[in-house]
Amino acid sequence: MLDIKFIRENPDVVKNAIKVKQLEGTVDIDELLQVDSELQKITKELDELRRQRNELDKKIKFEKDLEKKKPFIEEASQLKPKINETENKYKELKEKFDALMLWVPNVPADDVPIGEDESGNVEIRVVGEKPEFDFEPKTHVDLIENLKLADTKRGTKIAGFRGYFVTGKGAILEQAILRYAYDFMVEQGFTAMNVPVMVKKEWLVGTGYFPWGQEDHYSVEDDLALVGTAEVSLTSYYANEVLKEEDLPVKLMGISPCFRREVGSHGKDTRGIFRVHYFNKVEQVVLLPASEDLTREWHDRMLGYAEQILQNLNLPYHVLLMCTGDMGAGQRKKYDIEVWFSGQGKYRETHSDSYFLDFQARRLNMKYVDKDGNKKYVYTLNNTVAATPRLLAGLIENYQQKDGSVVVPEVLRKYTGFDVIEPE
RNA sequence: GGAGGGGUGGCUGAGCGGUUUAAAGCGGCGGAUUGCUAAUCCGUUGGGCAGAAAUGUCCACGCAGGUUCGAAUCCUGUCCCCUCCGCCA
Repeated sequence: MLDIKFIRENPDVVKNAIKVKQLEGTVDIDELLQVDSELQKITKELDELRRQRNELDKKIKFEKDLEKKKPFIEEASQLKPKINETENKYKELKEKFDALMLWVPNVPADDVPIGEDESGNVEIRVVGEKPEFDFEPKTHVDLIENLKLADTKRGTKIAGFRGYFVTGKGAILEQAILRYAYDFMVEQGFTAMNVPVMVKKEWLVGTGYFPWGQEDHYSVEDDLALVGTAEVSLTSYYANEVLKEEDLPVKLMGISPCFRREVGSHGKDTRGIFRVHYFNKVEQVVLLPASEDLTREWHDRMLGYAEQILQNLNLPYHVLLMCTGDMGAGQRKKYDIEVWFSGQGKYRETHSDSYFLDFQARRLNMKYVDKDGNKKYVYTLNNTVAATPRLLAGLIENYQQKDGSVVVPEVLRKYTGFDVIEPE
């Protein structure tokens, strides 16, 4: 959520953000400002009526003579329907205003490239050597079948479209990746959190997934929804609370299953375990004091953690600076990391690193008291640490051998207990 | 699922229809004093709106309704927390 004062003073900036983020038609800023000015007007009227009532209340309270009291009570009674009527108008406008505000996106940072879709993203770094093969490398779809690392056929039987089991050594390798990422972040001083995956919808609104991404989430009984990422639970952890500046930065790291309906990607990546409805992810979330400079430092640092893990796994990747059309409504700036998938012969998205300034904190009512005693909204950031089975898929495509086996990366061996996965 | 108790500011906690300001304390911030620290004293410390400011005004006691001229206080609903009982991985 943006500050309404900012929107009033910079309507063109916000309108432009809506345009470059490809969100035209979702919210009309002129309509919002119209409702806002009506709301301001009615608020003043209501204040004035209440002031009159309060004044009469005092007269009633201090007038001991019952007869002299009567006309005041009479006057206050006449004021009542007026106040009720104005209150109803106010409520109606306030609801309208709040609903519109939820649809106003964040403004992209100045260094975010303008673009309509993923073609506008800018490659800013290429890291690692792509493995060379003296044979035709297989995709993970074939590898998981040959080595029995996953079973999508029975997965679909049990869980429907995009269903899968990760099996045998594949399952162990998947857990090894997650555990390695988990331990890595603990070493960086992050607090480990195993988080709720079924949450109240207000936190999906608070983190900015709703209303835009409502269709991509699963709703469950009792007005709860399944999270698409641990970010939702982690970022909401301190919602409606006031932290102290010395508590910042808050560095949280959580693991959770993630649920995504993938409504916008019908027919994409339908084979294998690349794009699925449920996956596991280790996520990092940081809460900072209100400084964009500091935020940008941390944004890069969090990207660095993810890169370090990929480098330790010896996986080649590149980093993209996402353009306006390919970033979320709430995000101010975003990097994606795409890992090289040797079998597919292309880079595929595995990580997403974003910052929001106070956009999420306003929705979550999450503040801190600064050194001068002022209350401010915290600034929030999040990034993937490792997501499987997608990263597992990339890993086996890069670590496959001519004889059909897959070698386990050095750093994972203490978790797997085996060095290589061979065909039976 | 059953029976009780309770949600008040950054925190603790009083108030239980109107004593015009939500007491008091702690913590924070500003100042005074001070070799330094500590202590002490004074001020300040929820959110809007108007104003350069002084100030004025409205709102706010989990949330939403209701009763009333007037609600933190009474009533209804709802969410959450605590204690006990039952069930349970």
